[in-house]
Amino acid sequence: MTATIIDIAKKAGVSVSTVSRVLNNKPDVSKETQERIRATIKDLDYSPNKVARNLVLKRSNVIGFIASDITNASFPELARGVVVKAKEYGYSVMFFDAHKDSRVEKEAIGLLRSKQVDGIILSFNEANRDELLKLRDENFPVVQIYRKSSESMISTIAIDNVANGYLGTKYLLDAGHTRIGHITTGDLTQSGYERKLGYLKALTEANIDIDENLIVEGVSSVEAGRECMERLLDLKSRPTALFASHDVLAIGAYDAILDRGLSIPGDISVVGHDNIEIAKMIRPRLTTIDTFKYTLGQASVDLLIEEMAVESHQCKELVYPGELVVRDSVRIL
Amino acid sequence: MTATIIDIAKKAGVSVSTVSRVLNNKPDVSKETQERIRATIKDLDYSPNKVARNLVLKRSNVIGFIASDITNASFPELARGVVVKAKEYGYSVMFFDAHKDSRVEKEAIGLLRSKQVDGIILSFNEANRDELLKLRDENFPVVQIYRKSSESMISTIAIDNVANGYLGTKYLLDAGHTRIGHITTGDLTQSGYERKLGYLKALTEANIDIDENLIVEGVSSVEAGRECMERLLDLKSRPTALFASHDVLAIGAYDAILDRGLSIPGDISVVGHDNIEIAKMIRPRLTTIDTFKYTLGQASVDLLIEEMAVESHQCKELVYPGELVVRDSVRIL
DNA sequence: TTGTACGCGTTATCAC
DNA sequence: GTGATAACGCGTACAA
Repeated sequence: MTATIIDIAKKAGVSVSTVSRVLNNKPDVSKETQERIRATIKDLDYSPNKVARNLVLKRSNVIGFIASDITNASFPELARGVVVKAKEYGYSVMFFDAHKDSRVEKEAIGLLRSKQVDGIILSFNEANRDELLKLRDENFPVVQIYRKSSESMISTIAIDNVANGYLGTKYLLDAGHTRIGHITTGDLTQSGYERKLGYLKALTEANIDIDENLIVEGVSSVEAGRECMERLLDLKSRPTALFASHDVLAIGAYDAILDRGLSIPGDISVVGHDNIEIAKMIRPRLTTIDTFKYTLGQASVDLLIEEMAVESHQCKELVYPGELVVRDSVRIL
Repeated sequence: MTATIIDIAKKAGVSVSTVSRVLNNKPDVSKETQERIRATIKDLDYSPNKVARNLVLKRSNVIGFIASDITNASFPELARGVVVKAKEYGYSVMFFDAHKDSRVEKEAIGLLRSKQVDGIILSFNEANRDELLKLRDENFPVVQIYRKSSESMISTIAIDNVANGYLGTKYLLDAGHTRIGHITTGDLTQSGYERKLGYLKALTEANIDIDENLIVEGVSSVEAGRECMERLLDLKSRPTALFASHDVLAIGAYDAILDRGLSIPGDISVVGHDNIEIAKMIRPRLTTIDTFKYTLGQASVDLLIEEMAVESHQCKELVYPGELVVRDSVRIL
């Protein structure tokens, strides 16, 4: 049986309200009683029951974080950004992993709400649209990361995928490449679609005809990247460069290229996207686009806190540009 | 204003107790009233306030998970194992990242307890010994992963580091190598120390004299792995093989080896430990020791649940053997 | 400056 | 089968 505020009050010979006052640093309590109370708190190793406090305050100082896939390579950095910033504001973070299952995600939202979290951060995938609308209607603070708020229903932290796609492709173009392949998650994901748009834009701008054969689609995995690259390598006129819409795909492409005895960047140059941890560890080090995941994680909390402060939904949309990280996987022609 | 149990009771024309009964699937409530209540619950989109429930039940169905470093490469798989298994038991997981700071870890423990979590899982590092003792004294359910419970104070899920160190080294020995270097986190970490023990044991068993120059210490990072390997490479008589006590170290070693124009496994064979995701992506694919992180995560929850069921601490210690994953980084002589 | 009493939403005990 | 009502531990008007 851990001590309660009543125990403290009795032991210190005061009322519970007085104890509560010092607990919450309220004024109007004499120095002496204050010290006496503080002492007995230490003495009994008392710590307020947050559950009871939450019940009366109707807030928990907890924010929920639902990752659609906790094994996503971007998760750790993002999560750390969230945790660090949340802590600054005095919030704890409750994580859920939806396993890419939107039904699970819906459950998580319900659970989080019933636990009276003060806000929710959703990340990665396309969410249940109706759930989001419900949240929005109830003015419940939510922000989503890496998701496109189709009709700006809720506040979003996003990255500028089109610009990034353009950036990566343009770099290859500037390096002298004209036959540039693209491995993409395509229409499966919003981000893949947008990055492809950037890729197309760069080529068009450079007056290079789009060759549909150079664009191959797959899910976001090493295996898929490998298969896609193999198809590219099988082309009669194969590309001299590749822009992969995700580092994981680029890594798969590495496999395919190196397995054929080809060299990177000697024969094929590669640019990825995301700058996941592995990017700087593989050989040759992967030139890719950094998306500042740690910063994004922090920003999402800032935005959520803001969202919690205002009365009604704001539907802000912050989009962050990426930055090219030049390493060793591109050959300058 | 979300609906409460009272609203349901009023609307359905019954008492709160009856509503509570159907909410908790208790017997003794007529089919009709049951259905009527269920209907109004649906109608008002009511969901019980878990905070209030926790307050009276003195349990939260939440387990706390404190990672000493959320960016640890083993974290995602471990975390997923924990989340998945916890969910099976009807528990949610609250994550904390201690940033390798034991002071932060202590805070997290306090916070988790004040939030009335039903148990705590600690992972990776050496914990605050006194905090653990306190938890133990209060019979609060805790299990630690990857930590050595020095005096078996609390239940532990561990891996057999000595056996793993032996396993990795023995494999190299069997492949015909006799001059085997070892990069280790050394005495900095319990696990590093133990794996080194396994390394020494294998060599001794094979009647090979221990050459202290072949054992280099560093922190667990790619950079450190690189530096350590460079020292090994600078030796007048350099090793033909390396056992790294962590894949991250092995990856750093790769850098050093390849930068000198040496080949893996042509000139130097490498065996790592942990089988982190990157291990199968780098070239050559790293032969390493798998530690079944996902399984360990699940096992830790099983153990915690068990711990919560019994009255007093059990201090069970489950140790899991690792398994060699043969890939392409070792040359058979 | 300090104490009393009520409410937060739920479960559980006891009546009826 | 159903309904009052007392907890659970805390914050906060309001009173003293």
